[in-house]
Amino acid sequence: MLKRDFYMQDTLTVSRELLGKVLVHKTSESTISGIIVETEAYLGAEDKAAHSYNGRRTARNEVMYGPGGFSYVYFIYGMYDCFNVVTQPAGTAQAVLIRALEPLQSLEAMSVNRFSRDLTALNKKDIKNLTNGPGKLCRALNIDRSCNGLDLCGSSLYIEENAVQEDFEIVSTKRINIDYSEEAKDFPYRFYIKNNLYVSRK
DNA sequence: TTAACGATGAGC
DNA sequence: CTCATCGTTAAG
Repeated sequence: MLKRDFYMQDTLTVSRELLGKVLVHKTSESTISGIIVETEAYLGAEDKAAHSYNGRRTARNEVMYGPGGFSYVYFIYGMYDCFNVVTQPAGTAQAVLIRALEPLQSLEAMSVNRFSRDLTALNKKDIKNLTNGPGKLCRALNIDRSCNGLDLCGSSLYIEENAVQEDFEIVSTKRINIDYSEEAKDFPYRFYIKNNLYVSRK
């Protein structure tokens, strides 16, 4: 389990360092996990794409103002949850959106959570589709708003090193679906593992 | 109170 | 490309 210090670092550093690590959610039925393959940084007060832009502080984004290493889960488009990792010391409202995972553990549970179907009923394309997007991975790992504010350094939701991590290259691009955010829309704050099959888009 | 709007995904 | 779907937000 990654410790508090990790999350206190610069948010762009955390965004890159999270790639290759493993997001784990232990539920009453199973331990579901995946390798983080795509992230986006949201840099708070100075970043027009961030929920905390210009010091905006509401009940929804309150956890962003707390210390790093806590979970920020919000509801979007009337149907989906998105999972973020809060970074930096209390008072600095920054976070990293986890955009895609490579399924690792309990694929069976992911299949049921995403498609209400047995794993044996899924083809190769369905498997690739399990966790290749922020809303999808939350469904697959059973992460919703009840997970908002959890301490990633001491709960059933946490991030750990990958025991068998291979080398990879990191690609950075502009972030997805933030065209409304003027000058911030082209900031290169999206990071993903080059050539990984589970990245949300090319 | 209320209306406009998404850090998305699925289906053509 | 279109649109389903509803909590959150900021304005009134």
